[in-house]
Amino acid sequence: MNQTIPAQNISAHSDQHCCNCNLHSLCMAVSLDMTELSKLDDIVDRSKPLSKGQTLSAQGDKFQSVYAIKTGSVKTYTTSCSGEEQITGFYFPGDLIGLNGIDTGICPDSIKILETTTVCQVQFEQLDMLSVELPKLRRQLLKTMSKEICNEQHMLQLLAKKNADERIATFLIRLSNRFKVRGFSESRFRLSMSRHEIGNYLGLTVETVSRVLTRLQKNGLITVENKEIEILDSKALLKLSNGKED
Amino acid sequence: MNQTIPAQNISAHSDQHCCNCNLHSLCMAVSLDMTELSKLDDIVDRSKPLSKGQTLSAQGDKFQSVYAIKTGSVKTYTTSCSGEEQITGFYFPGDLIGLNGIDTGICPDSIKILETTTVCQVQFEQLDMLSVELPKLRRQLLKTMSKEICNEQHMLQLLAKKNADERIATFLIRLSNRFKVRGFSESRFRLSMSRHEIGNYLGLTVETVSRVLTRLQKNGLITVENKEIEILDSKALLKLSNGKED
DNA sequence: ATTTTTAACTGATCTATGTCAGTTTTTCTA
DNA sequence: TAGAAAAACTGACATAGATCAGTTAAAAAT
Repeated sequence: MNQTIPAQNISAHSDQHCCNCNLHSLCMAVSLDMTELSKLDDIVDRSKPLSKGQTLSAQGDKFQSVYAIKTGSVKTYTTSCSGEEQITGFYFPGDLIGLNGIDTGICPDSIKILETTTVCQVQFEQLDMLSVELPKLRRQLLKTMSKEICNEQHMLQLLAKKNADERIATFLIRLSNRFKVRGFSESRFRLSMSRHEIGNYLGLTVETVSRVLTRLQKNGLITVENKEIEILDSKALLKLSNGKED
Repeated sequence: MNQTIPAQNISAHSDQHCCNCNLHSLCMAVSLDMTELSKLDDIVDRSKPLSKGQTLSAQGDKFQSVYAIKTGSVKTYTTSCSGEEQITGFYFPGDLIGLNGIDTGICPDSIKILETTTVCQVQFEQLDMLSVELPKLRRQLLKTMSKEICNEQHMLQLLAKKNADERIATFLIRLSNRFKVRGFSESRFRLSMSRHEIGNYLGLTVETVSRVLTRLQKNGLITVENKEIEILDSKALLKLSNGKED
């Protein structure tokens, strides 16, 4: 198990189409009209649901496709030469991932499924060709990569400057915002990743993650019940996430 | 001083052209033929030299241009709402910067000159239009952004997992490699940034940067003489940068 | 249902690096 | 060229978070 998904798992057809996908406004399809949408639709392959622990693509694989998350969630991570894993991101419905393989033609990270997940797969070459015809799609691809760079710059700041409490607070607020944009509850959500994975992502040990979550709960900022998080005082949490008195 | 450069400083003409620029192979011009190069040349503005401390563009400015470094070096940094500066990168001749403004249309970071520097400025809209005609240019833009994402993912790993010695070792080796590719000495170079800036970038205090540099020198891995660095044992330095026994 | 395995939590210590405080060196300025 | 200001270095001490060692709780497996 935990093997890369064979191509056959990605079926060429499905009754679902971009034009009636409710992730329209989040995905690369933003602002495309019906004609344009159907052109995009032609090059999208939709998969059967993937289950927890499966690897969608692995570090070192030839870069060929990008993926849009339809339902569920995934993590991306790199494995260093000393074998250590570093989680580089968690992704949710509407997110487009895999574009970081363009530079070398080799996937620089692995994508692993965190919970039952469906994705749309697109051959990058086809997407690039279509982007010549569709300026809005071309712009959207650049925007997606630009946003990814900005997100990572925020993570650099978090890792270089913030203490454990601020990191966790920032993590929870970012999740909350991302869920809100997707139409999910911003105040109550389920963590699809383990404490260990949160710690790995945030540069903390599992123990510290546990302690901070407990502390935030004691201080009345959140409620933690296993994987279920409720944000009780988002204002205080935001203030904490921004750090040191100002 | 330290103000954003007024547009007039960027002169529309110069006797230098992309076709006889020795950064050809590093810059976005990679693999363009003569005809293509001259089209790129038409939309490039070349500046008078900028001097240390000047701000090429500031966080919050409207995003309009990207910049290719021709000579010298710059840093990019974000300023958080609490006023803390986080350096997100150092850039050298051949590097293309500023693409991270595409997403929001606002520059997400500031660019500051570290030493006397010349840059080529290109209006992004013009570059995007030209990229439709020139598939190799289009691909190069995507590659540049993809590479930037990968670089930042390496930084995430460094900040989340490495100790002070490993961070400095990694920093020096990356610089060495980047200088080598540019045809400069890989074993002897001058740091254009201060210890403070190195620490800020690597999530360490100035004191720790000093101590580690001294320690590496004592152990015979490098020679430090003020801003001048010599790498004496690149193998040991590389081993150290990769961290924990393996 | 019961056992096994894995994840999460908690307390007691240790340590790498931050903080503070001062000196030396370098760079800037007049 | 001297004097001021900034950068770099170094030592003494403090501390946030890691590590270690266990307990408890939740999934998985039988």
